[in-house]
Amino acid sequence: MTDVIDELHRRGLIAQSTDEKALRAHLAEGPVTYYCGFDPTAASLHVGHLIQFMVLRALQRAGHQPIVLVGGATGLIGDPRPSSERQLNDPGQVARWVDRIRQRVAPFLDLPAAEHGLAAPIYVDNLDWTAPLSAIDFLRDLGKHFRVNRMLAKEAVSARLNSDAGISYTEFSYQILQANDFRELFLRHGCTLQSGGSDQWGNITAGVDLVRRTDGAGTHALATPLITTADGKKIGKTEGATVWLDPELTSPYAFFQYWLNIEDVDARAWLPLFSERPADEVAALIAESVERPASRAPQRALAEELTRLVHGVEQLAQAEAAGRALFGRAELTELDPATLAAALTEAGAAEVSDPAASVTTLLQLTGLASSLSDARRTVKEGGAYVNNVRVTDAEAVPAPGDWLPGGWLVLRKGKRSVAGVRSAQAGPAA
RNA sequence: GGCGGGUUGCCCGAGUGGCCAAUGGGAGCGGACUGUAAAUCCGUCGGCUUAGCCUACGAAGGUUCGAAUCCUUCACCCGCCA
Repeated sequence: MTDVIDELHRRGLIAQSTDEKALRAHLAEGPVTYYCGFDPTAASLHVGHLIQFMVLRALQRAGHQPIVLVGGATGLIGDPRPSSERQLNDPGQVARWVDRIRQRVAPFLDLPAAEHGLAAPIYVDNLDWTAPLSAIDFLRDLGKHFRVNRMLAKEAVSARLNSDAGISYTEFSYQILQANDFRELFLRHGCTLQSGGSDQWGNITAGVDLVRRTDGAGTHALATPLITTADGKKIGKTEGATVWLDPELTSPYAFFQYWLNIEDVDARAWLPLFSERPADEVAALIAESVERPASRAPQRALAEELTRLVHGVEQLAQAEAAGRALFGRAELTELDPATLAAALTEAGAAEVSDPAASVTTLLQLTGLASSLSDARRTVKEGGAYVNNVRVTDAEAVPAPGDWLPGGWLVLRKGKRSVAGVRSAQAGPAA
């Protein structure tokens, strides 16, 4: 069995760590309890958070005990972003996000626990120990251990001090809360390792320092690199839209398509990070991509593996079938109605009751076009298709014969954006 | 507190009374080429009941036949001086 630190290195998942020799020795001694925290700053985590789960899973596979923290308290404060002060979120909202995120996060570690007898994750919310903390406790018990000059030196803070935005006392204090999380988990669960993004490194080491000062114990930390595309954009952003892990915010189909469409350089760079295949398989897929880029082997591997991981095998099968149905060369009329219906539902569908609705209206209704003007423009530019046949008249109304079995119409804008239209007259969807 | 400069469409940024829904660049979108790529080229890029109309150039008023452009007040930002 290979060393988990070796695996993490091989996959490029470690950007920095505390004393690595000591960490290796610690991990070799026996099961280690480790944690990673996620702040509820939105209703869902996104693709950028996936890398943390890759680390959590690797450690769990190596026999260690994971703790997943969802930051009900830290989410109310907000860690300092480099650019500007955060807007505080409503406490009720944050609480709802905590629940929603926790539910979505569960399968990453619970499934391996159930299927392979690995340690089941412990879920915690830092609100449990942070909310009862009084201002006096905070200042006497925690504040005394923090030197302001060291706090100021943290990159997240100094960046803000040098910016026009400045920094509020609220965000300045964030590192104390996160440091205290590590200490609480150390005391409650014997947690001795924290992992997170390298942008959290200052907060993570603050925790290591705090545990050493208060309890004299040595703990460890790992940080993942910041993942960007070759042209410097953050992972998981497509034309401003975020790729979420929650199926209600990003459908499994859209999620699958995101990975399938990433650029070759990024796919090759990201495959080791996100794939849990053996090293030689990963290398083979990358080699294939170099020889035959059109195979898009790494893209396919990522799309399959990650859709299965995040949404499950059934959703993966549907997303794949949808892609094949909508982008394949098969005649739509030859498609099995159930497959067609599933594909279009995945891609996004709208129901229409007006049989005389024009193509323009339908484009807008399905969201393929942002407005009627946009829809007309699309038709004028030759980018609108009904059942893969280009439409040239913006006011054209689909003929009765265009409706496919099950009352479906396949609407497409450009090459990649497909949506279904379902006639209300066809009755309830199968 | 005083003086000066600024606030334009998703972003950057021209525009100092009609030819401005507003030059140019970027992003986005569509087409060609392709691998449901990239690069490149072409087109497009506020909305609507689309040969017309409506809403828009920080906000509110005003001058004018007509204002993003002139005047007044307000808000915010940036310099310089106290």
